[in-house]
Amino acid sequence: MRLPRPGANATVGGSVMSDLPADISHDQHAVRRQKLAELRAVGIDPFRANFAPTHFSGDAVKAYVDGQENTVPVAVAGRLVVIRDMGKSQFVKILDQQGQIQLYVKKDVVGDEAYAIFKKLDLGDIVGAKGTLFKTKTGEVTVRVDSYTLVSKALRPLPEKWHGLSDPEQVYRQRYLDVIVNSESRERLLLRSRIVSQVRRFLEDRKFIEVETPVLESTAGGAAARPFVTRHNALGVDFFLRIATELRLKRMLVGGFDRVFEVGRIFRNEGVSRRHNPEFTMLEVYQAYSDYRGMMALIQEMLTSLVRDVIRPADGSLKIKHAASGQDIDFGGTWREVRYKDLIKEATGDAGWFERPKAEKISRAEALGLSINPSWEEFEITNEVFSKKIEPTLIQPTFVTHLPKELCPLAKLNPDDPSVLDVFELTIGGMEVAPAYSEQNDPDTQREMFERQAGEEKQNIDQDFLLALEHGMPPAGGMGVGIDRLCILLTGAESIRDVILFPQLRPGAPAPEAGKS
RNA sequence: GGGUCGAUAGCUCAAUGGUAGAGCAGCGUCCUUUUAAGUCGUUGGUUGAGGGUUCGAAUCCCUCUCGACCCA
Repeated sequence: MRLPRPGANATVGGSVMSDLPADISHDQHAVRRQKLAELRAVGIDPFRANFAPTHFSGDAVKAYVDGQENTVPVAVAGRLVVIRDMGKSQFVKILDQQGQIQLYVKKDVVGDEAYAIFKKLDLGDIVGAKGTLFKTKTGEVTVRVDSYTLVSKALRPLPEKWHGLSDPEQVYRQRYLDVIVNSESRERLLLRSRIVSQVRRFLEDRKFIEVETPVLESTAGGAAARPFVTRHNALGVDFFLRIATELRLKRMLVGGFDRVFEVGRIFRNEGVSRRHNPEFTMLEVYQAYSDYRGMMALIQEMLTSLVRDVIRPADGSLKIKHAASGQDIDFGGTWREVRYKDLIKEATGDAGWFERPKAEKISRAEALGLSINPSWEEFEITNEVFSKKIEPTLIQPTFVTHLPKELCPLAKLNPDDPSVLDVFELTIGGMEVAPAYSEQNDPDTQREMFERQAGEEKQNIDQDFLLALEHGMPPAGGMGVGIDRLCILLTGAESIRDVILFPQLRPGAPAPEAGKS
């Protein structure tokens, strides 16, 4: 600790800091403000102090050399999360980006004054320590502290050390506390960063180029979803927040960016649930001169690499525990490929399903326990069967192919059976993880599809996209991967909120005013 | 939007109509290799907000806020 020079206003020996007034001893915020004032009174400003760590905690532990006690110097910094005070020495633990490391602070090493101030530090304070590595008698690599610096004072107490923070509302609103005290949350959210990083590396290794396209769009296309609307004041127009990146990325295929991808935030003005957040992250990938079969190989390789290199199952397999079903999801081997129609026939037990009139489809769907809106089109009734009765049962990685043409207006029709599409929908763990298409690049067919979908609302058609297609888009495979859902799957999370740092919540009660208790 | 459940000390939780408690944290002691450290003592509450019933409400009723789960 940077002690004041001799002659400054520090008390020498004994208690450097005065005892606290008894009447505030119950109020941890007030106590900490009092301590801050007393630190400043002896010439220490913990918000100005600087400290340069040489190691993160994990790297410091690795730097320990067996048998070399107190010879390897390190400087580490982090938040105090454990304090074990033994009178004239203390074991404490600090938390940084890599985790925790133990520090051993002895009075006769750091000196009486510095030790007296150290004893006044609180859980939650951020400290830097310089010292050397040793192993305790229980075998824990620990920093024997020669000197320390209070880097930042924490004026609020941490949640309870053993149970952590469990109030879900506080976990989401004050995620910074959750990741300090709940190591599972920390690990899960760090894993998400590694997953995204590996996705980028995987694609870049295959010569894909990452691009950034607009969030503000005058036409919200590329998917069927209700958009958020916002206002641009200077231009005097409304914009939509994008609901997909598809149409922008395909323009770049026209422009000769043959392999492009975007990891983009998508906004859909719809409900919030365990599987839905109004803003979420989607990877979209487009590869010229490929098709949906090419995308199949790409996604299988990508997910396999994520399991193998990021998740790294302990037994060396490519299996991940699926929290909801208790099954192991096996990413190894050949993935199942099955036609949409065959799944429908199987689930309904009706080989003639697709030939039946609408009324019979409705009654048979209702017999399966589904509630059907009579105004739905037949393909919508069928798809309700798929999403409610089939999708949740597809736990192992499954490519569902040959979807009905009504389901995606941006895909190519199957040349042998134009009632279905050259697409797949990859389903894992009962969730749709990645749809992929042979992309429609015929501008006239695309226009027809758009017009049929738009109905009366022709103004919603992205005419500029159609113009781009008329300039010629190479045949291409494309796919979208819901990154949040992928993270749910790979990290064994129960809710999308567990893999999003700050999930959307209603505005809550205002936080206590700074300085107030 | 509907249904169910929940909100009590900084945190994790008790208390089912009759004096709001515990553990951790805090505060004050003891302890120079601890591992949820141990030890002795101790402070701390507008029971989410508002209204009602009652001699008496954390507890029962109503409204609201926020959240979780399920459904749409």
